[in-house]
Amino acid sequence: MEKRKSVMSNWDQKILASELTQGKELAEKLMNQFLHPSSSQEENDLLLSKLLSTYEKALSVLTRDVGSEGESKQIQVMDSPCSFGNSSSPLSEISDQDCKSKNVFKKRKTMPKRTEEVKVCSGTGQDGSLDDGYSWRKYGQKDILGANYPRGYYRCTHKNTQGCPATKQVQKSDADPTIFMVTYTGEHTCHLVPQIKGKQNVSLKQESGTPKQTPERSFSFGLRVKTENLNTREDVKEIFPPFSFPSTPIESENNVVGEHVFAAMANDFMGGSYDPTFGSPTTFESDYFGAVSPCHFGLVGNDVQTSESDLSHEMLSASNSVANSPMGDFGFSLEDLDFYPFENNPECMFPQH
DNA sequence: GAGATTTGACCGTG
DNA sequence: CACGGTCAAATCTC
Repeated sequence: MEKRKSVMSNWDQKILASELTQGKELAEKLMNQFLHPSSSQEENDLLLSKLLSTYEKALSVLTRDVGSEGESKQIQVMDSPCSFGNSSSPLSEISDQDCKSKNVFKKRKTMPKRTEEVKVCSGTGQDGSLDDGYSWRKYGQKDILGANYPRGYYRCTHKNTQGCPATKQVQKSDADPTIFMVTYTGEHTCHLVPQIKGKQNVSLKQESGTPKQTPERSFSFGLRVKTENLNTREDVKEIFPPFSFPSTPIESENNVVGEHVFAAMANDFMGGSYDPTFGSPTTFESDYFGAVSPCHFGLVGNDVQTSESDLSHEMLSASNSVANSPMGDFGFSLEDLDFYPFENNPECMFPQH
């Protein structure tokens, strides 16, 4: 574990250096354009967009590193009996109520959150298909101070029927409008996910070059998880039912490392970003959130996780969908699925800016 | 008509 | 008091 953590940190450093270098080059190009204008405004905008993107990546790597220690500590604090880990259980109404009575005003503080940066590209005919297998209902929208775009508030459709506490906030990134910050709060306790099309995002591995590959499916690759107020491994145990789950990273840490290493390699090699995190719930149902198509992901941050905690929770995020989806009950084998969507759709990895 | 979305109001937190 | 998050009535869509 320590070894892996160390490896990941090296990758982060590499990524950081790479992004900063890239940013510097872009800035120089931009400066050149101002001094000796030879390109169109559109190209300048493109440069600017790329520049912002690289800084955003670098910052995300930095902030993750800086916060990793403190975050771990915070996790322990958060992991009180009132934390999500318990309340997520359908059988934990009592403790949940206790939580509410003891912690009524701390709900916002104690609710576990995880943020995903979702990169999408438009104009591919896949618009509006960003479904994640969960049913979300929008309950609010707010203009956020300092943000160019409003934030949408969603809760699980089954909140009323099953008391599912899962909510999410979706906000378009200021720096890159094709990136959506999706913050999940709470986890799904609902036992049914009736949306068939949602199952594609449940998979930890994805189809490659098969007719089964759907636009929605490809979207799941677009999820990047930056876990906040992480759950613990106990949560993982709790969330993961004991059904057979043969080839997921959960059972093979080598796979996980492999995926992360691959992600970093992909980042380095392609100068873009790849993230092995799949299957986290994300849905864009309304207004501009639904006007984008699933395609790409993780451009903002080369989110190679740096700690065991991060890893486990990244996987938790990816696997929650499985655990909470009927697919688990169906005994659906994830072995049937491949991923590496860019094999099919390389442009999704490199969206035009 | 049921369910989803919109949007202004309300409330808690810092 | 400002801001973010949620509520709930009004409205929309199927």
